[in-house]
Amino acid sequence: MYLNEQHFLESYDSSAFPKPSVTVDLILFTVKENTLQVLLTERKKYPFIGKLALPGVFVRMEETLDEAAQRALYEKTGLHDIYFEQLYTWGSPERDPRMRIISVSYYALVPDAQIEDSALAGFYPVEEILTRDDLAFDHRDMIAYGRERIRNKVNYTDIAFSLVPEEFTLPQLQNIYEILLGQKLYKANFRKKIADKIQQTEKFTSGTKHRPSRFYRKKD
Amino acid sequence: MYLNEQHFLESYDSSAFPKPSVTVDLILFTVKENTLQVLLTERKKYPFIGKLALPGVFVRMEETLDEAAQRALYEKTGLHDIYFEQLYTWGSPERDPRMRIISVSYYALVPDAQIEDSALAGFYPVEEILTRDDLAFDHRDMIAYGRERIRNKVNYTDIAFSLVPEEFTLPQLQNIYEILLGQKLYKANFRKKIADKIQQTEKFTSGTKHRPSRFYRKKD
DNA sequence: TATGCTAAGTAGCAAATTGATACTAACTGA
DNA sequence: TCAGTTAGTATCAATTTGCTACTTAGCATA
Repeated sequence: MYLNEQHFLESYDSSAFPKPSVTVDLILFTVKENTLQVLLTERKKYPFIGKLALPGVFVRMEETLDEAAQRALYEKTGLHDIYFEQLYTWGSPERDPRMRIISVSYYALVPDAQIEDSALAGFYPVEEILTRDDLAFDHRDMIAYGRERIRNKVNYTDIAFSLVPEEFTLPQLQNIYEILLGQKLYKANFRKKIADKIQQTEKFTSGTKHRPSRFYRKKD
Repeated sequence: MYLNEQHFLESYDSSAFPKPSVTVDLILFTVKENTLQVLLTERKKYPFIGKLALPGVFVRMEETLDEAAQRALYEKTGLHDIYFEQLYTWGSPERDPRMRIISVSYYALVPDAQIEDSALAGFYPVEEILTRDDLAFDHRDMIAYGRERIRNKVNYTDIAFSLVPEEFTLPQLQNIYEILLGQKLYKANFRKKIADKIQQTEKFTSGTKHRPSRFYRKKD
């Protein structure tokens, strides 16, 4: 049939079958005003014109999926070098009315301070967004699944540190854990548990009308 | 630009950009002969002819990704109704020498008893496979990542039960946990931990030359 | 029938972790 | 100096884990 691999590759017809399009959608989370929030943009084009949607890009033929995710992040927020990770791939044939589009979702985490709302996009509380059913595509499901993944990973990884600045106080960090987990934690126990992951600095908060809080950094 | 959504959809040119192909690859794990094993087939076609590869299928335009995964499972093994779950999506532009192919990997778990090697495919010990570097495509990475996912999930889900028949003994179940985790467990502790997940039957093993072992089922 | 071999299954305790509460410390402002 | 507020520590009970040693039930052999 084929003489060898070279011959095979040269005669391969890559357009024999219809193909789906592939996009990457980005779920950028932050903690703001004591709630978990997610970055959304208002769609300017059909379909779902006027609805809120996650930022996304079509995957280019020469870039990896991670690269596409970083590109989406940079184009919409100007950020790079923040924690991000592939979440799940969504492939229902009806998820886009235009055509078959398979979307690889990524989630990313950024400390509140590092980002401001732009004209292009803004942060919305996840809790509130999940009660609505007017988001574009299946983006509501993506956000719900992303939050679930984070909630799990908080327990056996250090992702919570990605939502806090380089230098942070323990009450601040504990607050992040509580918001991600959706429950209060005991101060003393919390501190025992993260004790080996942090190193103290000699800086303290100031200007509060109560005892100042020490700043820490992540160890390693 | 467009009068309305209807107009937009009718005039949409879905072939404006080049598109990647999308496949689903299936990592079917079982525990056999006290090792974790994975189903592989020998490739009959270029590229990687003669090499071992995971079973996979091209995603059809009208099926979901889960459906494609189930189809791959059924076509290669005749199985359905076993535990399976999406793992990760692999999208390096060079992962297939023919063309851009993005692969959504799934892993599935099946009890040893339910399956036999066929002419099409056979089980290979994961440990051994991971030392080799002659698998097709990036399938070695997929297997390694799948094993890692399982190793994590054993601790906070009940996936281990998917590798054991409906009725099982506790030494049998413990053995599955030990193989997935890669370490010995204490009998007494193991039993305390799973006590609320199982219900006993009145059946016992027989024909052993030592004390018989009681059969259990998963609760709920 | 008795003794030993083997793996199943149970009892029990020490060590470590978690859950929970109460305390002390440091700042502001009246 | 005292009240209000949040940071941070001490302490102890309850639970879970790590570990060892025991008892039980089958078979084989002597």
